[in-house]
Amino acid sequence: MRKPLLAIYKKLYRQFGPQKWWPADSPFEVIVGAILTQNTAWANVEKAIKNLKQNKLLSLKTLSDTKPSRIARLIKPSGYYNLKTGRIKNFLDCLNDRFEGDLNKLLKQKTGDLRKILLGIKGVGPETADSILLYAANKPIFVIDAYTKRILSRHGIIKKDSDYNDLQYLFMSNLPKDEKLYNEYHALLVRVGKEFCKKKPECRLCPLGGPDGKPDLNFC
DNA sequence: CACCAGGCAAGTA
DNA sequence: TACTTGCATGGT
Repeated sequence: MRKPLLAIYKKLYRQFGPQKWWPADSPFEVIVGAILTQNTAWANVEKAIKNLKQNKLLSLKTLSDTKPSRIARLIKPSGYYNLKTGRIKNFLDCLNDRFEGDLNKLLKQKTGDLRKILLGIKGVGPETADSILLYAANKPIFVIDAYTKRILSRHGIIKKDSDYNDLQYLFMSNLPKDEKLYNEYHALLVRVGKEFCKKKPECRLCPLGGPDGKPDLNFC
């Protein structure tokens, strides 16, 4: 199984090149973006991020001192704005109360410890926690999302009822433990998912798809 | 008009 | 454990 996953990666990288993830200016922005993008199109998240930036609120100190109602108004374009305001506040509370408001102190925790801390924040689930681990803390953790599951399922690589942990274990036990590889691979899967695997189950245009629907690694 | 997007938590049986 | 529902805007 090591070879197929690496072969798929190489194929995608050859076709699409580096994706430059995560699109953010700072680890703090990665974390806020990770919460805002929950079940939400990235284009809408960008509007919310821009609003926060224009109001100088994309920092721990300024955002901590901002009333929830104002945050909610500014992040409105990203949807679920009341919910997400609370989730961002939950993260800020954790950082301020347990890590003296020092983001580096939080991000330098051991990978396993950090994952548990993040999952303990209400509103931070496995994908959000792992996105923060990989793209803000640069830890070698593979991020699983709906596209990853859909693509692998349609190509017959996994069973439909595989859960988050099954998928993460599949990638991490069959690929070298390389933060740069995990970073690029997840970004490429999202790219392919957005571009080819939206509706049609056949996925005929997907660059991974051979005539039988399974990955055609000799294609291209 | 309907459907979907880089999820998560709470409620029900 | 295994479903179901609420959360909400903006693009196609």
